[in-house]
Amino acid sequence: MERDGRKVRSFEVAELAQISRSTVSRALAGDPRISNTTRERVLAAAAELGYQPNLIARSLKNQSTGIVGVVVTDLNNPYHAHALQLLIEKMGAKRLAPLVFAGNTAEGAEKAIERLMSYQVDAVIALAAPFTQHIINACLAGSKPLVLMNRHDGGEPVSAIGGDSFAAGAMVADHLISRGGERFAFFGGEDNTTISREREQGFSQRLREHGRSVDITVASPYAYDAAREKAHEILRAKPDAVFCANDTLAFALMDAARPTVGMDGMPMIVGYDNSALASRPVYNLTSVDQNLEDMTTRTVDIALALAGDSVRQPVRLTIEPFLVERASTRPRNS
Amino acid sequence: MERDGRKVRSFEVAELAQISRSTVSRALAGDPRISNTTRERVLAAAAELGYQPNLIARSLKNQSTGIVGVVVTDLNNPYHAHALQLLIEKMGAKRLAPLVFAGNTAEGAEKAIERLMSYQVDAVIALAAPFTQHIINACLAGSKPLVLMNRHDGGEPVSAIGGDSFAAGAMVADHLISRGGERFAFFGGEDNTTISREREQGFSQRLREHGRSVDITVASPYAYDAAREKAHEILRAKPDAVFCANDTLAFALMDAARPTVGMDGMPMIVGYDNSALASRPVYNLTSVDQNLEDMTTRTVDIALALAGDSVRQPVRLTIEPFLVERASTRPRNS
DNA sequence: GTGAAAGCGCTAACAC
DNA sequence: GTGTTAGCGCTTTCAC
Repeated sequence: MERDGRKVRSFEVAELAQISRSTVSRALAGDPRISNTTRERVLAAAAELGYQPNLIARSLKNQSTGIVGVVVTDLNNPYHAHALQLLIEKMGAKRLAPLVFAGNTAEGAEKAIERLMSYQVDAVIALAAPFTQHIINACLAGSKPLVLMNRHDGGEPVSAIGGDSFAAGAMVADHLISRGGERFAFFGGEDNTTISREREQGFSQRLREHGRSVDITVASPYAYDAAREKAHEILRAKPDAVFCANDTLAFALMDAARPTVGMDGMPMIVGYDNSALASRPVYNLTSVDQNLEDMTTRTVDIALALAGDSVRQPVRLTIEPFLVERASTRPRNS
Repeated sequence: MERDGRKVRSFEVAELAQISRSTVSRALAGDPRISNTTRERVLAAAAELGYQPNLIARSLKNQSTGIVGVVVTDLNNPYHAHALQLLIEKMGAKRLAPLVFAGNTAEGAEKAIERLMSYQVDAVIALAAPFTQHIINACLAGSKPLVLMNRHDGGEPVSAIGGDSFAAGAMVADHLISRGGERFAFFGGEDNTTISREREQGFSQRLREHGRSVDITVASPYAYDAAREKAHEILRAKPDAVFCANDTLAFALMDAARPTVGMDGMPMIVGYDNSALASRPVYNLTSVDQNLEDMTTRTVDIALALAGDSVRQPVRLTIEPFLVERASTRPRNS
């Protein structure tokens, strides 16, 4: 609201309530020393004028903005988009404001993180960014709390929350074995990102425990089109059970397989992320669900705790994933 | 960067450069009155200390934050996610910081817009939000520039930029007629959102000009699952050419059609948004491309102009969409 | 229980 | 060309 084309200031509320600015501030902050009668008066005056405190000014005084920087790679990946959506929702509930940067160039990220720092964000949440190291360095240098979501680091003292990729890999191995898989493949991310590698390790280790092994491993970029090309390398080896490091890879594989091997020659396929597309009838993909709902809630909680002084030490937390079974791993002849 | 666990202030740069704080400020801002020698000294000192101006303090003084509020409905819709990604990129290039709210409840939006105001955003960009009216009222009340992207309003004095839905509808009609369509359907959005209605009007009007008409019209929620249910109403009427108000509706229709009418009985289908999924082989959907690249660039430009004082009047702009033809409208018997 | 005054870090009008 | 000073809107000690 405003008054004469200008925002209402606490001063005006004070005038209307016949009281000083300090009292207005205290009354609105719920200071217990303020008498009930004056508090009522202040509240009434504030409501009448439509007063909303200027958070920028408050931030300057308080040395705390309530703004949290969120760095995300690629919103065209539905999984990231969904994660961001949840993060934003959870932050809103905690009265935090998300200043977001989305991009996939290192220079862009560097500029962005610098900007975040200039805006005095209370914390930074980085969501699976490929330039994690830049972010870590910047936050360490500015001594801003950083929470890495689903991203591993090189052991720096920053908070990290993520899914148990290793356990998930094992879970997938069990599932595929139980469904009669015999010739196993892993379709992973390029550059052997830590996360992709852990998923593979959990998978192959559990297979070995059962006397099986990963017969084919192919690494691919995470982009759909490139992945569809790479998928043919998998198909040529004719596996009957494929674990893909994420859903996009799985979709690319299915799309590549349909015209070449047909639905009957289609191997069992498991994805990762349980993205919205996985449940559509065209794919019906069995997929690992990382429990983003829980993960984002915890991430925001940790960021908030770190931003306040309640926690000083980095926090590490692992969320247990679960498997959502669909038709893509239904046993062949049944 | 910091010094003794505290952020470097302009004062410290001034000390190191043996100069006053104002000069530091001016040198860094590129004030032409500053001599080259002192400028060099200031720049060197700033670099040595890793000085980054505190944008919160600057904002308080300047009455301008460089923050733009972005309100978006649902990031799980890939089209919205993509639009947001582009907006964020364009904003970064203009040194604007996006404070984003994503949600689809009216209360959430109301709280969020209030928060945006408290943070003294320079402008607000609203992207196809269903609670547009709240946002319009809030921005008008706070006299913040508002840019509506792809969203029509009731004639309030706010800026709006959008695609020419009417022309797109006509374009689709031409295309379907040229491909031999004879029995036309429109699969639209629920509640007759303005945008959906315009698309339909352009479509039906052009059909009429050619002596045809829209034989079936079905309105559906935009959510995939609900749309797949609704799709059967369309299919029962056995159209041979369907124009869908967005890609999600089109995908739902195709998925509903595959098991029931099969690929041979599938009508020609046109979507709207040309989302990433449209080009996947499973869908291969002919779709209207709104030219988001252009649209987001212009949106940010307008927001920036409005945030400065260069433009005072609301701006209205229409972006021309174009049709991307794919297999979903390939003529039946050829 | 309430008011006066100082100060967060920055910029700009005003001096010289 | 550079320094001094005031002030953005808020919170919070310190005084009473």
